[in-house]
Amino acid sequence: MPTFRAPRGTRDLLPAERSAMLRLEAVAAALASRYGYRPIETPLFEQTAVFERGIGDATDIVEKELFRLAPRTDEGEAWALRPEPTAGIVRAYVQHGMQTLPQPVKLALIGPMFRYDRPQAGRYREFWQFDVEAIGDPGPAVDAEIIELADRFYREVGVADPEVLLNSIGDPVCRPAYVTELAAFYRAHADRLPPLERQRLERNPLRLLDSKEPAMVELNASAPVITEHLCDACAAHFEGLRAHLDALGIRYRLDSRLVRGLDYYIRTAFEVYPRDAAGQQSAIGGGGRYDGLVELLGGRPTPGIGFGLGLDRIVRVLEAQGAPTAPDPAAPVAVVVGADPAATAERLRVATILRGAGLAARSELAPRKLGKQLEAASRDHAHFAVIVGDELGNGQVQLRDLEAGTQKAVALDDLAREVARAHASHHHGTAPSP
RNA sequence: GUGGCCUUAGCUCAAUCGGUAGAGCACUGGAUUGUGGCUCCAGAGGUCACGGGUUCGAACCCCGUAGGCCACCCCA
Repeated sequence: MPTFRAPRGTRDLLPAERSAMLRLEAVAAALASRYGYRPIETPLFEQTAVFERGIGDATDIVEKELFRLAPRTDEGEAWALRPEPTAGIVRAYVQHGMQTLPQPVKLALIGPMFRYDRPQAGRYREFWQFDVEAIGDPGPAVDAEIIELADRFYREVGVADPEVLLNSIGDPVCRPAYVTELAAFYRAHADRLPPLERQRLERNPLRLLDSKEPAMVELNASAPVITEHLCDACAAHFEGLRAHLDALGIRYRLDSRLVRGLDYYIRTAFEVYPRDAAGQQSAIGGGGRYDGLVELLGGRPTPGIGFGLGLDRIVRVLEAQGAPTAPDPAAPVAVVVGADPAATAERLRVATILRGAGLAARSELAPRKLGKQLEAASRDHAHFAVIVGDELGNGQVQLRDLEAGTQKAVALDDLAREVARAHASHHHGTAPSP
């Protein structure tokens, strides 16, 4: 066993996985930009109160999953690593007076989140999200645009058949009456509730709705449905959203049992699952509307909506679906080799010429025999080997095509141009500009 | 936070009844000194997760801890 290992619930992103993540991040950044969402980053930690007040201190995320930092005696504040990005972004919106910008303010964040969970496959204490927020627009059209953006991201990245689950969970006008009715329903069937659910009934009856306990699934089939208890404003919003989604051709499935674990959600709530979702922690994205949050964090009453997509889980899904995740970024176009151990400086110089021309080139520096060097170059999937030897005195090197098995002498002055040309003709679209 | 299963080389796994550890892959080198992915040979690589206990003797049996996986909780 190694002396040190990555902390529980974290992991090293080795080149293959890191490359896959970078590819997702690049798609995310490009997509956000195309939709008018501007990049933002906030601190990885905030005052604990930002999360307690924003997310809600009775939620699981704050109550048991918050990654609290040990306080220091010289500064009296309590800090915690961010468990989700929205609270921090809204804090920044308020702090920087973004209500004076044209509304809505559309922001995108890509980065790690932290939750002090018990780790499991697809669930980590450090995980990455692509997050998008539109702050300052109350209408259902933004909701539709956000969901369409999420849906497009999955498709561009190669997730087969993402399934969008959609619900409206009401607002402070209509939800309290519904919750009361729901609690009454469960109390009438208290004898059928598992002990754990009986406790949750007192704290947050809504949460019983998405329980996976078999007894609850059966009971929930006859529970009151929230979308039948919406006030006029919420019902109109929900109808508007669905009409927009239909117009955009976005497919979704209504799920009246979908509730979200954060207090600030209002009206629109959605989650995304891959086809053939197996485990319970298989959601690859989710979001919703949070019209009260800006005010909670000290701003003026301002509507908002956003989503967070789990990049690690999407990588997992792509691998499970057998989709290509990312090309090997380390494969060199050319490897400079040579048998003379004393000529490493010459080989370095040749590699530098190639790199200067925009080509991915590597130079063999270890003094090993030519056969081993070529073997390594082959197994690295290099396209060419540049053999530096005695001909260098005449300004020439041997250019060997490792894929074709052909070889010819090339003047050093023509090398970069020749390699770029030959590489481009064999690998369309991947050729660097000379 | 609750419950269950698991942990032997970098990776995937063996090791009979308790008798102090092996293979494949990967890695490094060699096969008459400048030509590759195959093949052959060799080498290196282990506190059997960690700590304690039982025993003449523990990878193996018992207890604890850590870590991984699965389910619940909940979410990404």
